[in-house]
Amino acid sequence: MPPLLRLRDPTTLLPSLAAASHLRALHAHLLVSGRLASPSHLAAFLASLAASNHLAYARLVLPRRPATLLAHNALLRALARGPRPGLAFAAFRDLPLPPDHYSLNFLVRAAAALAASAAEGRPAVCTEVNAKLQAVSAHGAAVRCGHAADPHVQSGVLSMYAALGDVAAARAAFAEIACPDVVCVTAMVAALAAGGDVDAARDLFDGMPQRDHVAWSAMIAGYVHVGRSREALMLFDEMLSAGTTVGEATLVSVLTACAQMGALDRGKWVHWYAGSRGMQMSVKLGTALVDMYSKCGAVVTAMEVFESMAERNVYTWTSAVSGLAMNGMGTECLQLFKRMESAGIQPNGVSFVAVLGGCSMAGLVDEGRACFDSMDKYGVDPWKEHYGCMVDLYGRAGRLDDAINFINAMPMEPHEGVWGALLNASRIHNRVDLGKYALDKLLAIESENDAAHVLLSNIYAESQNWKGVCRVRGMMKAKGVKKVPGWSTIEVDGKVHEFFAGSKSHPRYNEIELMLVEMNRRLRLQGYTANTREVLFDIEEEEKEGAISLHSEKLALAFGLIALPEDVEIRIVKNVRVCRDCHDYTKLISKVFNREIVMRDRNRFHHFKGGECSCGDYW
DNA sequence: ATAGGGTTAG
Repeated sequence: MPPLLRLRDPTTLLPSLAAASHLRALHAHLLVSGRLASPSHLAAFLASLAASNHLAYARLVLPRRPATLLAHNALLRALARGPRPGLAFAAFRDLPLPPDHYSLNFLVRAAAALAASAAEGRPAVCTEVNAKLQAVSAHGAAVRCGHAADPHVQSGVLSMYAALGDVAAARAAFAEIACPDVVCVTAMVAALAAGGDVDAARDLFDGMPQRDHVAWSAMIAGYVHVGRSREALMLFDEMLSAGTTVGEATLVSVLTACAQMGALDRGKWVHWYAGSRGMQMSVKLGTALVDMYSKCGAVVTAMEVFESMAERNVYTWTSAVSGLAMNGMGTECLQLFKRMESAGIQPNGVSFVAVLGGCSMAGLVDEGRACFDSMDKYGVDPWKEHYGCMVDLYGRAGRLDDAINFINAMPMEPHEGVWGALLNASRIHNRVDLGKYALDKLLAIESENDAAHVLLSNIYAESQNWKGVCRVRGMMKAKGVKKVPGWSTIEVDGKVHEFFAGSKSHPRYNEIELMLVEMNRRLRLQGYTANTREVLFDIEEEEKEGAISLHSEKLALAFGLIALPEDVEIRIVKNVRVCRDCHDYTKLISKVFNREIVMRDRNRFHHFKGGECSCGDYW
């Protein structure tokens, strides 16, 4: 029987341990049975202590046992995975034995976790500067200790630099690897994609001698990361053809791609596929589904998935809150947010962005203000985005004085989002004076903001100030400000069709043109006339390349009427905001053709039915 | 006897 560990009653040392009676019981059991002398049992015990946040207790136990790397590595691992990965560095420095490749691996993982914290904007855990220092330090330690050639350490170093966003460092580290295995190449593919160079990632991926499902998944995620969702879905099709196993991570990325594109049919197929493969509904998969359904305008289904989930975290709740907000269901959004609070989920900065957006859409000014004020209670410091939301909240509701007072009381320099919100509010409420003021401020920060110029042009147009419109056009020309080309997409039979303003390149353009004529004929019978004022002044945030009847959403709408059965809703996704004329036009189409039309624009959804829109003409 | 790459909300 090995000697028992002598300890004072741990509860007197660590009051917090009193709550964890099972740990004390476990400790006692290990002591009495003598198993604490077994390195593997000790390691497991240390790991469970560290994982349950009883670090001080772990530190107390560890030095009293014979030093083994196994035990110390267990602690390192637990620290690296824990809430404060920085602690692994101190533990590494204090190792009583020379570190092995396991120790280095855990150290590198700790540095990667710090980088992730910094990237997620949690400076309390780690600042960006510190993350860089720690990364270099961990990499240096690996080299110094002679473990830099270990494949596990190598892949860790690559993902660490990827998490830091330092592609150059990742490239340099990758170049040092004589024979990178599939794991290291995949880590490099991910690092390149995370750094924005997806094409380089694709080249590396194409050159891989063998690819497993993780490699495919990394490449698909890379496309999604930079918003190239069409290519992500094409690659997923290739992956299916190649017969590679499809895991949950792949489906999550594919769902994100569907969400970006508004590809509801593809998203539904993924949902079905996951079920047919007997995959359990994990938090991540469920959250991705909620997000996908929301962003495809199928908010009812999104909520059904949400309600059916066995486990939900802050991502899940925030995704649902945000989904209700973007679908214009402000009251429900606020209710769900309150449910989240009651469920004991701590809202974070993103959650507040979501609920403030919902309040703003629904004109719930006082409720939104109360949410903003409650941030303090949750220890969430307002970001510039939250200030932007508040200005939008007051501004949309017509409380422009409150918006301005709010800006003046900001503890930081107002950023472009704040002025943009004020500018938009000025447009909604026809306040040319205020709009000019906001634009001046905005352009002082961002002189080539295309949306800002277009907004000001809209303000002038809506107050019939043609000179002002021409001046803005002149300014844009002089500065070479280019508007983002507008496009609309529509999914038919799982294929996403893309339309640009005035483009005639669709294979079925002849039919589309005939349908446009028919649409215009039937709308004229209803008394509709195109808003020529707005045509003239190009209120649309997209290049005016043809008559107003050729704005991209009208092309998509015409194609939808041709290609989709009558009982199917027409869903259109736009990359910019819908213009007033197209909004009026679509309302009428929904009535005259008796169709439900769902349009997602840059900010929100419009659900058209029977001549009305869910936004109440308020966007 | 400890370890690797890809995955969720703005």
